[in-house]
Formats: sequence, C-alpha cells, structure tokens
Amino acid sequence: MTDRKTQILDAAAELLQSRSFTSFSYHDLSEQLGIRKASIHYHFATKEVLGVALTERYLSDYTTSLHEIDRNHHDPWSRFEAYVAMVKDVLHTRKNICPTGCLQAEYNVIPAGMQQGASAVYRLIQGWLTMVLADGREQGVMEFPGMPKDQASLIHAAFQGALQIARAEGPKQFNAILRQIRDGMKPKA
Amino acid sequence: MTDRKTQILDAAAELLQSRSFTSFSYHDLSEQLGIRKASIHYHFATKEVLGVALTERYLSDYTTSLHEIDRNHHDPWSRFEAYVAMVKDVLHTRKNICPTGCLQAEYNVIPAGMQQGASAVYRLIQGWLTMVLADGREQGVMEFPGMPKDQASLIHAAFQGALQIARAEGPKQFNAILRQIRDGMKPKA
DNA sequence: GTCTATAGCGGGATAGAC
DNA sequence: GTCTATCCCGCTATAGAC
Repeated sequence: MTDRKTQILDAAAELLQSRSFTSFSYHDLSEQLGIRKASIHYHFATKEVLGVALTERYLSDYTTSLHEIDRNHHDPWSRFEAYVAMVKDVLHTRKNICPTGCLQAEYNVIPAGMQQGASAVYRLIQGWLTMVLADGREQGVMEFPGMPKDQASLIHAAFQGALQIARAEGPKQFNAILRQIRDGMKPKA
Repeated sequence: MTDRKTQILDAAAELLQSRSFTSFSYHDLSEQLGIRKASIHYHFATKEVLGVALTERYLSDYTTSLHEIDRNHHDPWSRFEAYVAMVKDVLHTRKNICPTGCLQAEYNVIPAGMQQGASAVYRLIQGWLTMVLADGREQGVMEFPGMPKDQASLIHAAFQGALQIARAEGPKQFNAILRQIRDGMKPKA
C-alpha cells in the first residue's frame, strides 16, 4: 500500500508524459485515483507544487536507476544497452515520451521551479552518458567524432526526438533511430 | 499589407512554437494582432479549424522551402547545410522549437486533423532528407550505416530534440549536436 | 485525510449591432 | 470585417463539515 503522495505523483507522471503538464488537470487525477479534487489539493496545494515535486522525483528516480545500471553493468556497451532498455520501456509499456522532452517542449509555460528541475534531469542523464561514452572510447569499443559530452547530447536529443516521433509514426521509427546510433558507434575495422 | 488570415496564422505559428497549442489562446492572438477575439473567430470559427489550417500551411511552406533548396543547391552537402540553416533560423531568430516537435509532444491532446497534418510534415521532411542522404552516399561524400531513410529519421529526431534542449540549456547544445551529426557523416579517409 | 460546495478566473464560442 | 456583450464550461483553488 503505497502512500497517497506517491500514488498522486505516479498518476501525474503518467499524465504528464502522455498529455503534457498544461493538458492534465486535478480532475483527471481525481478520476484516476478515485478521490476528489480537493483531496489532491490537500497533498499538493497548487499545481505548481505538484509539478515541482514531480521533477524532483524524476531526478531522484533517474539518479537511482543510473546508479543501479552502474552497479549491475560494467562495460560501456552493456551500460548503454541498459539505458536503452529504460527508454524503450517508456515507449513500449507506457506509450509515452520522456520527461525531459515533455518539459522542454512546454518550457516557456511551466513554472520556474519545474524549468530548473527539467534542467537538472537533463544534465544528470547527459553527464552519465558522457562517462559511459568516454569509457567506451578509451577502451576502444566505441567510436564517434568530437567530445564525449557532445556525443552524449546527440544521443539524448536523438532518443528524445525518437520517442516523440514514435508516438505519432509508430515504434519502428524509434528502432530505426536507435539502430543508426548504435551502428554508428561500433568500431569500424 | 498581408491579409488577416495570414497575419493570424503567422501569430499562431509563433505562439505554437514558443508556447504549445494548448497553451495559447484567442486572447493571446487578439493582443498580438490588436483586434478582438470575436474577429479572430470570424476568420477561424474554432481553434481546431485554426490548428488544422496551421498544419496545412506548415506543409505547404516546407514543400516550397525544400523545393527552393533543391533549385539553388545541387550537391548533397550544400543541400544539407541549407536545411541546417532553416533549422538554425527557428532557434536563433525566433528562439522557438520546430513544429513537428511541438505537435508530436502534444500528440495525444490535439485534434485528429492536426495529428494528420503533423504526420504529413514529418514525412515530407524525412523523405526529402532521405533523398539528400542517398545522393550523398552514392556520390561518396557522406558516410553512415544502414539505410538512408533511417539516417534521415535519426537526423530529424536529433534536430528536433536539439531545438528543445537548446531552449532550456542554451544554443551551444544545439551546435554541439549539429557538429556531431555533421562530423559523423564526413567520409573517413 | 477526504468530503461537499463554491468562489473566481480564463478559455472557446455565439449573437447581434455597426 | 470588426466590434461589444455575453454564455457556458472547465480549471485551479479555498472553506468548512465530517
């Protein structure tokens, strides 16, 4: 029996990633949870408070997940693939897009606290990818031009765009983009 | 003196790409144009009608622009760079994100007609990029793994994500991602 | 902690004068 | 073609009972 705040955040995350922050309401949450709107305001006084809590939880969840990957996988490629599995999960089991994509697409209309949260999540993932890629190149198992941090930005941008495209055009588009990224980094000779 | 419908569509496009479809209102348009909400309803009876007209105009504008590029540039790389210039213009002079990104991010909350329009715009650009890349590889001036259409999807996804990232994290992120794409396709030896 | 009830606002949309 | 005036609805948020 998870506590109410967690249930609300779970439902809000689902709605954010499927509809966008602006487009979901306390009414939607109340329907999904089977409690009244006023009860949700008890836990999160304003939608801004809810939104900021949501971005903070994304940050801590991603922090945990990436540490988990680091603990369970030790070579760069299997770390990369573990991350890919996380992204694919967003796509396949939930038909959603990634949180940073939602938040950046609405960047100019979300509260400042959420903007900062979105930025923190992006930098977390981008920083983690940078280290994986740096290791991969150092070990001679990954190839790419330029600096690892720029390649990390490329990969994040491509996955973020790919999830959005996949929702409109179907999952094959996502897999094609993933394949291009992966094959493009395989050592040539 | 452009006609009113065009002025309204111009303002709506600006608002769509800076705020999102859900987040702009007839009130916003009326302020920007200096006429009343009711007058806008005279030209576009409902927001859905306006939204569909907007996607149709994106489609015809992109069609024109891409034909223009084909007429003025004949080698694959200069066509690619002309397209990049268009994308950069969205970023720099308007601080916006690309239409397909906006529409796909809100895909589940926009009217069906807009979904179809968004899809048509995506397929237009992706198809055009596919031909540029196929030519580039055939002529031996571009290198990439897999099929041209999949590389085109990657490039579109990366640019779409990059514009969103740039709005939140600054334009350097966009340039870094662009450099990775470009350098990654330069022939190796 | 959840409820009913309602305030207050902003959104899309319409009627009818000019 | 544009205006004023207004309607209706859904949204965020609050008050107060249980």
